[in-house]
Amino acid sequence: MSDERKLEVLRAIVEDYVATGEPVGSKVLVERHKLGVSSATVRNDMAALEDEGYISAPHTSAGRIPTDKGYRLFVDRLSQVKPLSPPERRAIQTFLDGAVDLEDVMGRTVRLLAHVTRQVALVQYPILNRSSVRHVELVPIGLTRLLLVLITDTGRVEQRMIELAVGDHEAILAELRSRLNTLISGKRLSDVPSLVDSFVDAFPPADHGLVEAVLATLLETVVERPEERVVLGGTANLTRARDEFPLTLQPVLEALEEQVVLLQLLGEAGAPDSINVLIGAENTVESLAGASVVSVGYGRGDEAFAQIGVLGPTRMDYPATMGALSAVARYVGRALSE
Amino acid sequence: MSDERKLEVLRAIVEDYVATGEPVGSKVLVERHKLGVSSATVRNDMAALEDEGYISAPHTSAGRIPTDKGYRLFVDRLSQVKPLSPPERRAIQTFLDGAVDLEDVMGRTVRLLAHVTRQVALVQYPILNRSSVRHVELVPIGLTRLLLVLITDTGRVEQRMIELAVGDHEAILAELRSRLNTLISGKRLSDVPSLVDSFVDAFPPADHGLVEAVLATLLETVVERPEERVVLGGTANLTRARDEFPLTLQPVLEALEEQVVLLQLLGEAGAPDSINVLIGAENTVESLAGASVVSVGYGRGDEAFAQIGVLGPTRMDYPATMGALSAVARYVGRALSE
DNA sequence: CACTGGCACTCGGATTGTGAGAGTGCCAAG
DNA sequence: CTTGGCACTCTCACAATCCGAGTGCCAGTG
Repeated sequence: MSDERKLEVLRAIVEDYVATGEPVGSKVLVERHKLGVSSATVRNDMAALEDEGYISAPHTSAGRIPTDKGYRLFVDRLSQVKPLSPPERRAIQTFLDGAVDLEDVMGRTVRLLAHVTRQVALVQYPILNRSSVRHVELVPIGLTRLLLVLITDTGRVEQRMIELAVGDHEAILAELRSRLNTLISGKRLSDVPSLVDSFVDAFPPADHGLVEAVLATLLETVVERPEERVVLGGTANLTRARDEFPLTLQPVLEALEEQVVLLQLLGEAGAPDSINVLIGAENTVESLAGASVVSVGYGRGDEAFAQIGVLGPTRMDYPATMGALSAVARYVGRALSE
Repeated sequence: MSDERKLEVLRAIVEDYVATGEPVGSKVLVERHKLGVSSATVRNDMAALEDEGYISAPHTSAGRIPTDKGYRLFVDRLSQVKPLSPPERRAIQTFLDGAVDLEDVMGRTVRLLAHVTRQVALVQYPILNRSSVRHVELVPIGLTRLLLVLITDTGRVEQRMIELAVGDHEAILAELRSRLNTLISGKRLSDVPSLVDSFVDAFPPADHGLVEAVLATLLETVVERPEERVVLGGTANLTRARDEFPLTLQPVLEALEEQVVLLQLLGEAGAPDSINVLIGAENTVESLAGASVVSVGYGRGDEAFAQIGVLGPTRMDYPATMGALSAVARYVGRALSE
């Protein structure tokens, strides 16, 4: 029995099953795909594929459906990313070009992704400690508080309130602001900790308290408790696939409300354009064992800002999803690189 | 036939139906509530209530369920808000006290609300033009751009990018920043337009371009295109009530992804503590005709910052929801008033 | 040796029929 | 006005049945 044909059969099964949602049997298989052999032959191949764990039958007299392992093989070796059509690309382009600030870009991206992939879209804000400082601002709020505003080159604006001991800090503030900016603006946030190492020494001892409070908050913002955000959209698309998530829509929705889970699903940001696929139980969130996640990094050049991704039923059109996702990622990266 | 007893019957029906989810018949009604009359009598009352449109029967041999009109009467005249227990209040208190900034307060509130009411929670950020200016900051970004950062007394931080003609604006910037703050800080945002009316005259003509660009963006931020945000959470709670939204979960989820719809649902912010209830088709979003929205304002004193609310099936425990909602609103208002 | 046609077998899903139970409306009597 | 009684209706649950899709296996063929 030819191994090559067996793979061809697997591909056909995946494609048919994804398209129709019905378990696919040997007969329709030879009808719809020109395999050049009879259904009995295909049956033998299918039996072999089942033994090897690539497909399984829901019950005796139904067709076969791919297993997670089957999808994995399909994604890795049997499919190629399906690029978007030029009109689709243009639509994405113009839609993203209309954005006015980072929040707008992220919001538009999530809606866009949900729309073109018809799945749940996940969009992560540019990761803080991969960005560079564009500016740090210190705004006095009343007498005892200071608002630290940090602006990054990717357009993120982070704020933290700093509580101070009473006292008139106006005088030193301008100095502090200017020195701090000279020191760290243009630098990567991940380098900030070492840069500010002996920063406090440049100030008279009387001001050390203030300076240290500011530095502490700054470091907390960028290093200790960097706030990574993921926005999601298109949850309504989950209902379309209610057969896939039998009665388990609830846990899925619950899981998606946890930022931690979303970050976990998107995984570590890799290089832009390297697409990551987690199929079924491969993702580590157990209530999401019936779901697949496709993710990809976006950024400038080969430097990744963060990840965007899509979550859907295991039975998903992987080639199309991957194509759409990487196209969107490219445009988002571009939109943020100006 | 006593009108009073009829109302008592309606109340009993609403309470039973909300508790069990099953249409309620005359027999269980007299068993579970001590109405002091026989089931036949209740049947007569029920027939009358049905004629008047307060209840209806899904089919001949089932019990009755309240109509929208029935719930309306129940909410208006037959129920009283059920206050939370002291331990619940304490839990809310301490949970909200842990918040560090506005975003955190909003995020915590939405999770809290979703949790205590077991419904979908809606939380609106403090409305911009009801807040006052705490500080305006102008941050130069490169040579041709300026970031306008507006901080309000409710903790909102809005940013807008301003594109400038080339030129060195450093000199005038400090002056502009200081004058602008003197002029508008502490003032209500809604008063800003009239305040800045002749502001530009104080500057030499050479700088009018810059000043006017800044003012234009400021006005756009506060007046023309104020960005009102609503966050929502607890959508997983919708699945619990899948009988209520028969197959219509999809349109509900879709509607909830539209900011405009959310704002519409919450309605105009009224005085804090005046609870608003929209039952079934009373809300103007047609795909949400099977849902009820309970909302209430939060704020400081009798000044409302914005609304928070809850969306759930028409068959909802209104007294409990209203109690929880107004308690949360009180604590949120307090948390933001410091 | 790989492929094919044929055939018996299995099993799930749809359909239909039946009965039980719940609830009603109405009526006549208290 | 209230009540007990009764006939009626309708849904739901369950069982029995049937149909068809799909399989596995086997013997035959190039």
